Amino acid sequence: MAANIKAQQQTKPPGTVRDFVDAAECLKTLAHPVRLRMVQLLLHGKYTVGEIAEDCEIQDNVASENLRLMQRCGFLASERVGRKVFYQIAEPHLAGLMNCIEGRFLTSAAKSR
Amino acid sequence: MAANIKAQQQTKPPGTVRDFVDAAECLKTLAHPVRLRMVQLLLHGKYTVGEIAEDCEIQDNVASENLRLMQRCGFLASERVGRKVFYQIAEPHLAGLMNCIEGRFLTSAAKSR
DNA sequence: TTGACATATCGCGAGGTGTCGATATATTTA
DNA sequence: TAAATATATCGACACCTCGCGATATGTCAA
Repeated sequence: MAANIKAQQQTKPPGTVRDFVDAAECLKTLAHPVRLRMVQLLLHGKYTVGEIAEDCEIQDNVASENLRLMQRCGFLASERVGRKVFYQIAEPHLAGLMNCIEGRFLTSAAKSR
Repeated sequence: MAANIKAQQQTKPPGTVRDFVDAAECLKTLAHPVRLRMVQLLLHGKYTVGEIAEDCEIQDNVASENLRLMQRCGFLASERVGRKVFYQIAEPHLAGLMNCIEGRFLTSAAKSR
């Protein structure tokens, strides 16, 4: 069974590249400094576009676009109250994902601030 | 204390957009169907460029480039053996991250395959 | 109704990403 | 040494992303 030496050493996980197309698309949406901060912020409560824009130090329309991107892939949901629009987390898995990301990338300096 | 109504409702997490610049860069590297599959594969053992290219159904040079990208941000390490080059996981956090990603995005169909 | 405020949308241009084909480098074998 | 194999690198091109300014839409208050 010389052909099976490899198979004995390691088992290839099931799945193909195609199975990761959706995941890649959503991760691409997440892979942006401003949007990561937005998610971190929204994991702690609802915020309006204006509040989020101020926190991220960007213009309101830029915040609006980035929030819409994340709404499109199901990460966020919005709710209009008067002339303000509140955004909040809509994807439960985001908490776990952000936890992994913060654990790996946020320096201790940023955490203790 | 009318100005503190908001503060009582929710606490803003520490950190700023700048703290996520590195995380975003690395996530961008991960946010690609081929590269996600590569990571999943390598979490189960070492593989050569040729083996990885075949699994992902891409050309060798394309595999080589994508692997190099992930090596640059510390995800992978390579080791030459003869004329072959084996790649393997170099970032311990990748296992946890992929776990989150698979849990959210891989359908039950892909998992049971 | 008019004006002010909050958010959303659009077109544009600069810069970045991914893939391909060709070529280069490294290693082994004949 | 020459040829074959495995991987890496490069230039070119198509495509995409991002933020900006301008403008549109929706909502409230006077």
